[in-house]
Amino acid sequence: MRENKYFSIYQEWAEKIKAGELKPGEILPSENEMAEKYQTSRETIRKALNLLSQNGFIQKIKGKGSIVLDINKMSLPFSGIISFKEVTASLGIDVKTIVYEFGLIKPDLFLQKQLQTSAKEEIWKVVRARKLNNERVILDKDYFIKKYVPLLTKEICERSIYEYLEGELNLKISFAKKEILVEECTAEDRKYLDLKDFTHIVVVKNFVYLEDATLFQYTESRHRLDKFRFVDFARRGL
Amino acid sequence: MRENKYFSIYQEWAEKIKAGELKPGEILPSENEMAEKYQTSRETIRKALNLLSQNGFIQKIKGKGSIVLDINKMSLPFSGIISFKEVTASLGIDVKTIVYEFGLIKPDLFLQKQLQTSAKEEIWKVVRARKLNNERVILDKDYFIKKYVPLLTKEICERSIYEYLEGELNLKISFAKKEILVEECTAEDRKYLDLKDFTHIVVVKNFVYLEDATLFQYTESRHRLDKFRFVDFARRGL
DNA sequence: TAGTGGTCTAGACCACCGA
DNA sequence: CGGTGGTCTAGACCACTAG
Repeated sequence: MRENKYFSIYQEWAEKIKAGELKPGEILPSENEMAEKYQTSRETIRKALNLLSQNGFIQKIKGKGSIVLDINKMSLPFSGIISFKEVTASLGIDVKTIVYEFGLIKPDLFLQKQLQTSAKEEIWKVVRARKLNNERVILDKDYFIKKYVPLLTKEICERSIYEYLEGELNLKISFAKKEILVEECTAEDRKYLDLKDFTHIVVVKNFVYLEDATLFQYTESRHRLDKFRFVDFARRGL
Repeated sequence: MRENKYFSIYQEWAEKIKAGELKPGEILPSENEMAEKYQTSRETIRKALNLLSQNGFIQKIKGKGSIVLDINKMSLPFSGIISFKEVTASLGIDVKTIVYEFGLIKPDLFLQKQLQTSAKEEIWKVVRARKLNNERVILDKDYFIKKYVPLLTKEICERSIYEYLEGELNLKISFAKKEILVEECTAEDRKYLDLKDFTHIVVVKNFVYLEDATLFQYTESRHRLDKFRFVDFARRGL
């Protein structure tokens, strides 16, 4: 995929740690050794190791070395911007997706604010429920600005929209802002989800930006209380 | 504080952006210009700019430059490991802390698992409620391993434990794993919080590690549903 | 003291963007 | 085309850890 030297070194060691070839507590070869081994400079090795550190694979300790962390305890840094399909696939869960709404709309005032766009802009609206173990527990409401996503079909929505955007449309997602809070259930929630007698619902609002810092998607992911879980790995300072 | 060249350059520009001296959409001086201005190498400038990028202040675009993002829309990357006091102080909210429990305990099985420690280990237990606008809406249950925190007093708990740990004890917090989920309210929640008729509560579990990757604290922060909000800024890929 | 990671330098070549 | 950021190099000095 990306063929940077430092990135492939990062991947190689990330794989080794994930596969358990290196146990938690073990120390990696020193930066000088690795620079020698890969026939590269130490700064390049350091970029790879910094990635491992940022993603919770290792801890670098001055004067000692880089020690492997317990990624099971870290529970994978799945905090980032990953799509629903990526999460469930990596956990091996069987999921069904039901598309309830699909089409082009003009944004109302709320959407104009969220997407920072005008009333004339055309927007794709997609409403989907996610079924785990035969229960509809997550409601995803996606809004894409048509300017950046010219074509979308119901079939794509039933699979993974992100695979399509990044794979076929070659859109480059750059960063996202997430906001998590709890709201009272709406009539729509009750209509499209198997809510039992829960009165509230966890809402994850997601603003997704492209490489040139333009906002192109707003998503509301509404999770039944008992099925919500969010994990975050963070380094202090920087 | 830290007197790295790249870190102080990072701080300088972060301040400028926070203060609004640079408006969203403006572009920063090029890396070469800055290297010239600060009489340093371009790699050092790049380290500073990468920090700005990772923390949501700017977006770097190949061939164009570094453009300022709207940090209000980003809502500050307060996703990291910050203490309650830091958050509220930065938002200018008035908060009172009530200490309900304070003392040394031996860990039960649950705590032994969470803190990865033996039954003989001594643990500081602190239970505090946070009062916003005269309502107790957050219950913080902190557990510190005494080995790393020899002394703790009720007075410190009423202020900020983290100020004490980092300032006076000079403990270096390195990283943390956060887990967010929703549970049913317990009798303890009802006893120490003004819960109204909420049946569930947002639980933030926090595992905090020191520089040498040893776990030294486990915290459960229990938020009343209507008062919970979590913001996260994440870059895709890396 | 020898080895480690942390910072920094002064170059280099490349892919990308705008005029 | 010139300027931008992205990658990479081969050094250097430092602070820290361990034996």
